[in-house]
Amino acid sequence: MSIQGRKERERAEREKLIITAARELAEAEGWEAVTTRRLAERVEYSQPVLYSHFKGKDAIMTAVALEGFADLAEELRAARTSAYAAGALAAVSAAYAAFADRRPALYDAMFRQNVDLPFATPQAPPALQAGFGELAEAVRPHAGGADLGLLTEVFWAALHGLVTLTRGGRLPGGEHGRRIELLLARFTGPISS
Amino acid sequence: MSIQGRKERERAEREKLIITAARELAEAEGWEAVTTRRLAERVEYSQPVLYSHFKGKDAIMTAVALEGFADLAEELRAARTSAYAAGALAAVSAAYAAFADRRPALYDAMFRQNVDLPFATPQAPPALQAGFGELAEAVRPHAGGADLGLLTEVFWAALHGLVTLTRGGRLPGGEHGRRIELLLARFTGPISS
DNA sequence: CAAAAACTCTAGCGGTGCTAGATTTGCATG
DNA sequence: CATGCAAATCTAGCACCGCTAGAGTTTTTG
Repeated sequence: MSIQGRKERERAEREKLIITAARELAEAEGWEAVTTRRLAERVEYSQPVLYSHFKGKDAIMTAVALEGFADLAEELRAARTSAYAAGALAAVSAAYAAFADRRPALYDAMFRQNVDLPFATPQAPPALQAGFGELAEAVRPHAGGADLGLLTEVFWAALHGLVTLTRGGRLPGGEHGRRIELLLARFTGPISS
Repeated sequence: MSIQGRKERERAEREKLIITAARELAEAEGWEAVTTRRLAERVEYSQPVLYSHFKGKDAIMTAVALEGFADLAEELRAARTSAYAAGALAAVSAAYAAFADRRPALYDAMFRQNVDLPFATPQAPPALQAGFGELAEAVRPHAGGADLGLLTEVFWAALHGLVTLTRGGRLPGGEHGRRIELLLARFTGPISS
């Protein structure tokens, strides 16, 4: 019965190949350049093969996004654990902004496109929960009496807003760092109410 | 020479018609349903007529977005002026969130799509500057010694992040109001640093 | 070694944004 | 009022998109 095992393994490898090719193509030329034809050519299979692995183009993007969540969680964790508790939020924020800046296409798949993943529920992918957890741990020292989960969501949303508006040309990029500092000051300062 | 004047007027009316039809179609069925064919059919002209008014579909979306900025600025102004100074930021925030919730397609054109407009410069459209100005006036009482423009940008980004993540399914919608309250608490509280 | 099952490909559907060139319309002139 | 011209508009089509039916090939099974 090892023959079936080999087939499954090869199939899994090919699926991984598709995901990687899609990510690389998106990171090189943006998601609008990732067409099923170009992707099929790149992995050296015909288009229908893609559809034997994924329901459609959106599902491929979702798979890429899932990889991204794992990467992001790892980088946030590294940033948080290499900083003292008081400075953890600054370190995590910087890591988050750097990730979005360094891998914009991946960030888009994760947070801008419609990927149809469960997010803020127990059914959310572990990597996603891990990333959120890192953020929450960095926020915790400044939460005061507030709901930690909710406050983390607010902080995350603020970071996300800064990142996306800056990259969309809505905010001038030069002051990006200063804006994050300003945000940090509001979250690390004394708690009102 | 009034004949040319009439032609220009008719042409301007038709352009307005196109913009309105695009907005209505987007608000009814989303931007992915706004194709040049459907839009042309709706205004009862052929496709190439659209291209005699706009460079392409993106330019049509930009025109729709411009209308949106005027609407948003007006609503923010109404919210701000109908509240006492201390409560202005809460009122403006609520108005902003309500606008995004009530007119999601319009909000997308303004802040999510690539519309190629000058944003944070003196060349930005007046309506855009007006909207930002409303936000800034509401932020001013809580700015302390910080750069008002920069702080307003941060607050705006936070609002934008909350709004987009919620609508994209990244944040559960039920707690939307509580998140905005939490954000407000961080911006209206005592100033650190 | 043949039948069956699994797999992959070619070819095509209906759609997209956009445009070249034919055609119609409406104005200025004789 | 007729006619020639210019401007406005339409028809038809290009190259591309996501996706899939059915033909063809390869591999496994009896």
